[in-house]
Amino acid sequence: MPRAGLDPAAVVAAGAALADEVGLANLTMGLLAERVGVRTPSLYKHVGGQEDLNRRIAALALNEAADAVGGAIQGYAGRDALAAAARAFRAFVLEHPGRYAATIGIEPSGPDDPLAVAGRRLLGAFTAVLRGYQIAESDMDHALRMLRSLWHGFATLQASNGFQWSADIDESFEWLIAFADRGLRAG
Amino acid sequence: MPRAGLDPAAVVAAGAALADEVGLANLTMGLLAERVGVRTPSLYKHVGGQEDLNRRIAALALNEAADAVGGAIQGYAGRDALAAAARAFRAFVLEHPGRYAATIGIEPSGPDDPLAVAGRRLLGAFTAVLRGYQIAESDMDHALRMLRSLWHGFATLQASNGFQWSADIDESFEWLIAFADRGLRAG
DNA sequence: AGCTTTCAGCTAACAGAGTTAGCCAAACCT
DNA sequence: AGGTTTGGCTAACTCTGTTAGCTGAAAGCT
Repeated sequence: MPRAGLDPAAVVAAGAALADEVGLANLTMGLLAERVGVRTPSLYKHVGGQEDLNRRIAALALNEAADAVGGAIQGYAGRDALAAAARAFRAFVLEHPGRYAATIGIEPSGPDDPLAVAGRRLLGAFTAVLRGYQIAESDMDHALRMLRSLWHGFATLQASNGFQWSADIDESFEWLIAFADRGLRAG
Repeated sequence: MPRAGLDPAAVVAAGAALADEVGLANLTMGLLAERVGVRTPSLYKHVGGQEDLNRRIAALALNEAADAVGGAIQGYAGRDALAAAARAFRAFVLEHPGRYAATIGIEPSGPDDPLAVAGRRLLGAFTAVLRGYQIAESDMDHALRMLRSLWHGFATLQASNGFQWSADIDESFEWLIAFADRGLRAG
């Protein structure tokens, strides 16, 4: 039995990719094992179990999202940065719905949890966007939560087909960006 | 063996209550059976299975949310209606996190699916809020999606402890209401 | 009331996913 | 080469969901 040359990172990456393909709910240990060319119990040499796998996929997703958003806003400020960040975030969620779903409803165990660290990285990218607006220091946290709620809500609703009727979704999203920009400017 | 006097509605109601208590992820058929005083297989006389149960809980939650929001805005208009709707919605999600979670990531099978009907009822309540603002007909859908995204995002993030640091969450929520009000007014 | 029919709840049994235990051989390290 | 580590395997167990088939209590009919 030749070795497959796996390590935790490879298993998590494969799990994230598989979740994107089949949906997080259908990501099973057996399916993942088959994908990486190994029998199910062998996965336990690399991850602690299904819950651990989920948390690692979530941390990976948040880090990737932070990279995507952080990269997208380079060289932009104000409304351009806001639009770039929003589009990059939504694109990431739509391209990687499975791994992003892994981040929903999950709580970091403490401030040093890789999940919490990755979350702060993503938050940092949005904070950078807000620096381009004249926002009182006391309003920063509120504005940050507003942005998170707005983009997270939109992306998850769209990812689950929550918008039923037919008005163009891209158009709604651009409208949302304009709305947030106006609001942040008029604060 | 005396009969328990169950029917689908009773099972679904108990399932929703249990989901609120233990979390949707921990809602198991066995636990629900125990709660209603019956052996597990007996549940299948009332609901089709776990997925069917989930959908029914989701429909119940959406109807209840629609009632809560619709009731809260009675007699109010404009910003008062917006604030009342937002607070009622958030309160509902925080009081019933389990059943609300059942609505996430679920797709109605068609326009007559009770889930779709309930979803439209909730949407109708938010539409009523928007009537208090001067919004162009072409912007209505966008504004509606904005409100849904904002409240859904905020409520779900808070329900999963997604807001890590310490700024007061109620305060952020009131800030969000003011933000949305300004934005809708300046549209 | 008695008879019939229906059906809610039961036990038994199975399928599938997650997980643990324990073995063995491949890779690594002197 | 010898010894150690460790990744992969098989076997086996648990727990959850589900189906099949039985049975007696409730509801309806005459």
